[in-house]
Amino acid sequence: MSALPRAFYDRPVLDVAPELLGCVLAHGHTSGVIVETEAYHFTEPACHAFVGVTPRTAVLHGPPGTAYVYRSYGIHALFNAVCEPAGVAAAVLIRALEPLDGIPEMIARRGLTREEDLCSGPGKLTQALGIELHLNGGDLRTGPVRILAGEPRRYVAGPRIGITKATELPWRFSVAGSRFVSRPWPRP
DNA sequence: CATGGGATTGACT
DNA sequence: GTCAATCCCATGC
Repeated sequence: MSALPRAFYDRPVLDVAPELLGCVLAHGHTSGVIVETEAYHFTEPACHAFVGVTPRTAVLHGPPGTAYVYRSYGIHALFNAVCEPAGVAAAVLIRALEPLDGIPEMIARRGLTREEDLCSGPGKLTQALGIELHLNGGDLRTGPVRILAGEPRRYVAGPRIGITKATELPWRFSVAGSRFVSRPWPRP
């Protein structure tokens, strides 16, 4: 499997977010298939880059295909892939994985054994893969954290989770029928 | 320099 | 269903 090229990320974030479903996020000996994503764009207030360029959002304004990792609620590291050309701040939050490689290592880090619970949330998957803040800004093709090409998946879209602003935008995407998503979808 | 608010999770009523 | 944990950083004085 090969790493996604920079050009994959150098596009509108609403195109990239659903196409990341089915691709593989890898760190060290652990990896998983991406089954849930959310898009964020500087033009809407839920995006950290809405406030402009600050030390925190510098990576978001940088070149596409890099990792944006930040601490949430003082406890969890959340992982994003930076998209769109440098100067256009946007990112895809990876919200859930289907565990692939290194499952015993994930179980040890998480202290749980059910595969559905290892990576079914943005804070859970970073813990399972050992992704921490120092990986912020890394190149997703050549760095310690990589995203590898995969097969396109059928998906569903809906509102983003856990935010208080711009909640009306249907910018959450997940693989149709996956049991590894962070939150279930309402009945069709 | 002090303050306040989270792109969450897990434990508990 | 409710709620605390915990820390980076944006904002305002």
